[in-house]
Amino acid sequence: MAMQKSSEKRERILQAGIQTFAVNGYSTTTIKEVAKTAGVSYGTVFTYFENKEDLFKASVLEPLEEVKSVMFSIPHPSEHPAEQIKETIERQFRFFAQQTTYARMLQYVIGQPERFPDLFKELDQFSLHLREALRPLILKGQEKGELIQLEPNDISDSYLSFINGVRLTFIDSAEEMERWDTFIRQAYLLFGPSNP
Amino acid sequence: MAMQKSSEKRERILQAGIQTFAVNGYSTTTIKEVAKTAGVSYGTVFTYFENKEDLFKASVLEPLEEVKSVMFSIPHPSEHPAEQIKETIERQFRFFAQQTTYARMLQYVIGQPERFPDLFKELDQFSLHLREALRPLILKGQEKGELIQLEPNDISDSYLSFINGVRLTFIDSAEEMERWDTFIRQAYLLFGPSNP
Amino acid sequence: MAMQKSSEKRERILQAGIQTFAVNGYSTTTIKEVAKTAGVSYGTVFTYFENKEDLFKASVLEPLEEVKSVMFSIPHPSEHPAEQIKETIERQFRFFAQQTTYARMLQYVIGQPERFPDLFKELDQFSLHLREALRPLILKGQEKGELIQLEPNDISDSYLSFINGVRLTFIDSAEEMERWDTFIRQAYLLFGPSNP
Amino acid sequence: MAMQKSSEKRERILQAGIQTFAVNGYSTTTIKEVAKTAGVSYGTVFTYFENKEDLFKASVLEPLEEVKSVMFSIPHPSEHPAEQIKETIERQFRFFAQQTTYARMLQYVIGQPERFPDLFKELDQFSLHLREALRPLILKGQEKGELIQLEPNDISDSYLSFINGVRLTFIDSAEEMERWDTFIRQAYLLFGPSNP
DNA sequence: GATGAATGAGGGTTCATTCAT
DNA sequence: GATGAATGAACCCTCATTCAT
Repeated sequence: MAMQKSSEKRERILQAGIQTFAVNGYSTTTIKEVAKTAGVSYGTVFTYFENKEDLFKASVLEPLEEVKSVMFSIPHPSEHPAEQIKETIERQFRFFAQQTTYARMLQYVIGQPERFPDLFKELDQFSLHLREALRPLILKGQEKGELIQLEPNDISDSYLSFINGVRLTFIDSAEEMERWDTFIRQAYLLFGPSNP
Repeated sequence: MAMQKSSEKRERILQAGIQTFAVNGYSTTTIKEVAKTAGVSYGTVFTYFENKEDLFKASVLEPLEEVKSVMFSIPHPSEHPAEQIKETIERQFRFFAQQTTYARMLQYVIGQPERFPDLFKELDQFSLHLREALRPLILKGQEKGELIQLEPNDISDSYLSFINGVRLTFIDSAEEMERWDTFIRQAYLLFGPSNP
Repeated sequence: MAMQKSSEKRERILQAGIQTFAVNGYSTTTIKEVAKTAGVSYGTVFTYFENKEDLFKASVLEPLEEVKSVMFSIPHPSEHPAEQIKETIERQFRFFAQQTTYARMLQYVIGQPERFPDLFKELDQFSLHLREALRPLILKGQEKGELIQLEPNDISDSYLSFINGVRLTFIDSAEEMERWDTFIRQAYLLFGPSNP
Repeated sequence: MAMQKSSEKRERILQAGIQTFAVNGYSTTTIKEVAKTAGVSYGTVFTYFENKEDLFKASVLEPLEEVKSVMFSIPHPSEHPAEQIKETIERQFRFFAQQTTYARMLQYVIGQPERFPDLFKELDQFSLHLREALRPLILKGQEKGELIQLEPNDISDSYLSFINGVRLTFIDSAEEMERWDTFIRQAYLLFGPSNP
């Protein structure tokens, strides 16, 4: 009675779930609405997801893999680490610029840790992993004198906060790419570049 | 909107509302729970607030005035604008470090503009006002060569995003003041100081 | 804590009660509304009436005395009983034509005997008393050959039904006096006059 | 308005609604009670009717069709119109004698036009249709000299009022058929027969 | 006597979940 | 597997009644 991982219907329901949860939050979203958006019948939702919470968790966790792959695939330091950092920031911001809906889901969960403790824990790991992923590049940059001498973990945490904050505060700006260019430049500042 | 009764009971209910809405969100929060937290009976909540939504709006808007006063009271530029900026950042971050609960309410609303359109509009003004408030200081800093030459509006928006992002991403860190010191230093970087 | 029979305030509340109960029925009427209509404060209603039901009963019963006096004050038979009947009908219909609101209350109660058993019993007496009051006149009319030979009780009951029915069915016609003239003529037919 | 599901359950709920509304009125009737009477669970009522008001409207309007068919199916005038009228009266009164409950619903609505304006309008048409239906017969009767020369509309309205009034005033007499015979004879008088 | 805030029982309505078809 | 009717717990809200001021 659950978790048929592969199925075209399951996927449609999941996408409908992400869409609806992101816009309306958990409680306001009804199974009926999700079913309608997914183009399946009411009961079918329960064929693929045990219950509402299960669907919500899947809506949060399954797309997370892609986010992780974008955020954690950071190049090995070369001779121009500052340049690499700039490129990484660009790539990641451009990705987030497109993830309007899903990003909202993440923020919705992060903002309510008591309500979604399991999901929160999962997401809370994120900053730690990002620290690991970014550290070599930052250290190399500092070594080379291209970056200011600050604790790499702090820079990483600040950078993640900044991404979240931009996504939250200027949520509708999905289209205006110039704005994103601006934010990219500002994000770079957080790394304390000698040559901003 | 709401009855403008000043009453100790009304205040207790409002505080209970902020507390509960911030932790559980709108739908999950029950009037029963708010009443219990406030130490009043169920029906008394409706003596002071027309309905649940009214209480929610009040919970969002009424404390907003204090936030505004902290965020918009920015000193006139002196001969050391960079120093003034640093002090302003410190003051504002320290304020937000204490506003755990209420800050979450704000993020909750900002993250769901379709669901709370009126409140969202109100909050959306914030970034514009902050731009006005910060611009003179930034311009003076740039004039003096203490800050990098970037569009003041972009700096202001980035700074606001960063505050929100920190509050969202590292939500439980209310106590650890060292962390906040770190974030304050990072925030300063967003202004592109020559002397970071 | 109850039944101060005389008081100008009590009277105002009672009139407001009749008015509101008649238009909206029992449940929909709120004490708040009655108080407002009466121009007194909320709690004052309970100074003069023990509870809502008490006010309702008073609203039904107290004006009943006037109705009784109009309906039961029927002249002693003279030599022209048919003429007397006609005059009586006229007088009574003209009275009811004005009693829009109160008549509706009576019908409201009569129509729900299980819900208002005490009041219903009181009103149910009405037909019996009217029988007594009308009988001498009808008998005399039949004796004189002016009326058809039918059981006086049946005529009386039919007449009362007709009044009620007209008041119920053509409820808004309070003003159009011509309509009432028509109904008066028709009512007279129920007595089976030789000379209609 | 309502879902047009044909279903045995829907019918049971509707009958329970008519029954309960007729006895207790709108506000006093609870969905819980209706559900119990209908032998279904609470929530099932809302499967077939959107809300309480919807159920009430259906309870008033759906049985109305049968009433209409009885009240408006009046024979074409033959050579003995007075006889036809008498038969029509008999048929209609016998029908209403059985409709204890439903007739009370109609009176409940008619008596509160402000509260149920839509339903009231619908029912208010009734007298006009009855006028149309009765006129040919009455005119023929007057032509033949079998009936008194009175405006047919007035006779029709009086007749309808009388039915309503009898139903209202002597509401419990469903069984005693003799009483109804009496009222039938009296109703006939309203048509002003030469041969009563 | 007059007032209106405080109380909480009770009602309509929603909706996740179950399950017979 | 797919469907959607059936169920009832839980919520918001109303309002008669009480009672301190």
